Amino acid sequence: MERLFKVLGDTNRLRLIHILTKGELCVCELEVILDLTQSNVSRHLTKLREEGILEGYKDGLWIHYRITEEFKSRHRVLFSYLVEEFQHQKVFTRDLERYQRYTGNHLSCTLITQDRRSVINLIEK
Amino acid sequence: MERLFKVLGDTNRLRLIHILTKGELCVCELEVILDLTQSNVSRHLTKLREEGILEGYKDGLWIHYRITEEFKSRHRVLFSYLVEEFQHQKVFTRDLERYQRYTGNHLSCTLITQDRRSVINLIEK
DNA sequence: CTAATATATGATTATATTCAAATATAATCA
DNA sequence: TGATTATATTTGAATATAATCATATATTAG
Repeated sequence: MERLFKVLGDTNRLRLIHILTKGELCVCELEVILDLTQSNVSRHLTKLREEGILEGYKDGLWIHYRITEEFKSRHRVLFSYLVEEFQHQKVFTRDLERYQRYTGNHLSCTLITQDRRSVINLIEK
Repeated sequence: MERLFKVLGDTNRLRLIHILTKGELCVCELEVILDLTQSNVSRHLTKLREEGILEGYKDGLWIHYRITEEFKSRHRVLFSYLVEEFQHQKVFTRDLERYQRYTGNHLSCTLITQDRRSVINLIEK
């Protein structure tokens, strides 16, 4: 319990969980949507994976992350608390807007690779 | 949200919250029931108070602590998650047994002051 | 007033956590 | 095979945290 709350006690990790409640994403997408460095995203994902909150599956070079069903069911009540809180806090709603511009503009890992700068510009509108 | 989870991310603070779900207690009672030093208990209580999870009221020399109604209502879903989890984890059920021996033997702050050793013996059965 | 007691706080130490930059690994492609 | 790319890990410096000991504050009793 201490370990779980410790892992949740970091805004960037909460942002990762939040954005992954909207759908699975690969690491490079998380980087640009949340505007975090690669190593930073990677390290937080590792912690969340170790705690069983997230899991990743490989798709060629990319690794797609998602929230585990195990976490959602084992901690159903906590999870519903998180989802509710996410809706009312600035930091998360701002990320959601970026996420929506990302999906709304039909962006993808491939486009990030090809022209990261443009993708970021579109996300930041 | 980060701050709240950070505060919850410590076993001793969770133990304090757990035992206070059973009823309010003063600092010296928390010390003997949880077997923590005075300054340790005091520091954790301060953090929990600062986060609005606990509040204390003075009763002469003693300060009785309890969970705030504000916390229970503002974080109702999280609170119910905590209460449920507390029931299934060794560290908390062990504390609960100590708490029950404390109340079952009609112990009190006054008795702790008068003969701390005996109170501890009774709690440890 | 002084003495005694409950709780809080300061200072210190040990340990943990954070981040960024550099490096490593693993997958793909030419 | 070598080059490129996505992700992971290591490292080191800065910061945060927890526990403890000693001391301070505040309340009560005498």
